Amino acid sequence: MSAKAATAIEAPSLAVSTVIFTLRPSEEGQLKLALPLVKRIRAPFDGQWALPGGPLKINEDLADAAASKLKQTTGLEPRYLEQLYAFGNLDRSPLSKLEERVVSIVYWALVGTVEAEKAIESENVHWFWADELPKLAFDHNLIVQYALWRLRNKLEYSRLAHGFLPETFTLAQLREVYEAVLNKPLDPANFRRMVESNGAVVATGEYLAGTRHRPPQLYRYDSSIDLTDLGPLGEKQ
Amino acid sequence: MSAKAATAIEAPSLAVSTVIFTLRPSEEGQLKLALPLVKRIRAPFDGQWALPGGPLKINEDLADAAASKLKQTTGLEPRYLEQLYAFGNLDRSPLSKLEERVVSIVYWALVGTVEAEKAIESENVHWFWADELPKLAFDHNLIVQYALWRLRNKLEYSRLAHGFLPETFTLAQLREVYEAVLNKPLDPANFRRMVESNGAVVATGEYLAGTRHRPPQLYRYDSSIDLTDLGPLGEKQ
DNA sequence: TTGAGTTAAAGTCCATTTGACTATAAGATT
DNA sequence: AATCTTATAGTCAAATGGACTTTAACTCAA
Repeated sequence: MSAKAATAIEAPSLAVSTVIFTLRPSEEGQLKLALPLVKRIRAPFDGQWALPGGPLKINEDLADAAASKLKQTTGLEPRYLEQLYAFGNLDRSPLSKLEERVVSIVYWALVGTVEAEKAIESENVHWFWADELPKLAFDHNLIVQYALWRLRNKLEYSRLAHGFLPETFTLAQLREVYEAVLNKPLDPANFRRMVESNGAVVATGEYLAGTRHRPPQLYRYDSSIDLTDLGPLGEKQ
Repeated sequence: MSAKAATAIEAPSLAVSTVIFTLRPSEEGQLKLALPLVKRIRAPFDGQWALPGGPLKINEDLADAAASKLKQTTGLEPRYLEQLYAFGNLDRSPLSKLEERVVSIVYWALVGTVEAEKAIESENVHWFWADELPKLAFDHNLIVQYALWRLRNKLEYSRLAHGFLPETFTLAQLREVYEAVLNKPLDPANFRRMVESNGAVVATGEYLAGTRHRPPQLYRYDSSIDLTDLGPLGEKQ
């Protein structure tokens, strides 16, 4: 143990950060990907925006740490949470070579569109459109880019969209989520065919009334089918 | 700085491990996935086999650390190296709650079949068949399982097979790699069609002589096409 | 009350992909 | 020369996916 204490000063330190995605209606009315950032209040990158995060506590699970940063900055619970990558380049901080070496284990999360309306926003916490980010601290622009890439890739072969939606939803709402994430329009008929053949979504038999057109049926995700696609690592690891 | 030194003792420590894959001919003659493990020589799990790894040095890049563990244990250079996952569960070591909290950032690597024949083997370093592992130390069985899952998934939409093969190779050799990794036979004609339409592999115009049948053409990977599939993270990050 | 507008939902057409299989080519071996 | 073996080309049919058409079922305005 004494040997450990002696080397600990020279050891890299560990931080956990989280890329938090939600969908919010833009000014033109359609949904767009948005994420919260926090303003740094000390060097390096003082005053610049950064991903929410902080040092990993000695007795804290990685995913728990990521979720608690999420809760701290937004007041929300994640609907989906997955490890993204461990970033540890020597040059990711301008001071790292001299002062401190930080390896960040980054998670990414989804929060529901409805819940996200109640999210905290303040002087130091601001939500940005995912495709209109300012220059961020450290390598955080790259990190967000990678998280976006992963989100878009996984959307197509998983039930990630569930993370944005309420329990029951119409196929149009589901398609809206896909269109917002993938940032391209999808053919409604073909989208329906794809979703129905996939089998992850089941009709409830109920219909949404009050629209100005034919009432759409409500669907829900089949909870017996798990498509998180972490392979041998289950939900949490 | 003094504050940091005071908290460092309470900080989780960081290790880097590597899952190293190669292909070796089995007794029956066909290729099988194999990986090297090292025997632990202290508690916990004294005497059990484990993935090669060790603490991350303060000024060492993550991927460099992984590659250097690889070199230490096998004497080889990786043909492919990619970060797998950061494992940090509180219960991954029986002592971790009391003594030390270790977060392992695990990489996975491929080494060429030809080079692997010259790999180091000793009392404390032994190569195992990937599907016949003993009970390993820590959560290393799970880690290998996940690495295998990732390898098999990526093989199909990347040029990972390149990591096992020499510069030029026949389509039968390429197919042998796929069959060994995926652990199932593939139709030679359909495999050829798939590879040719994909475009990542180009014919050299040369033929391999000395077989007891029609001489097969030699191919090489088109180096202008990069299919590492790390998205915005390039080769190394 | 009727017709126009809107989206839901089902179906058609066709090009592409993919698995299973057949046929021919080109060498070595007997 | 016949046979064996793998290389390589091609065929057929089922499944997939994009583009598009048609019909259904509601609201709203004239």
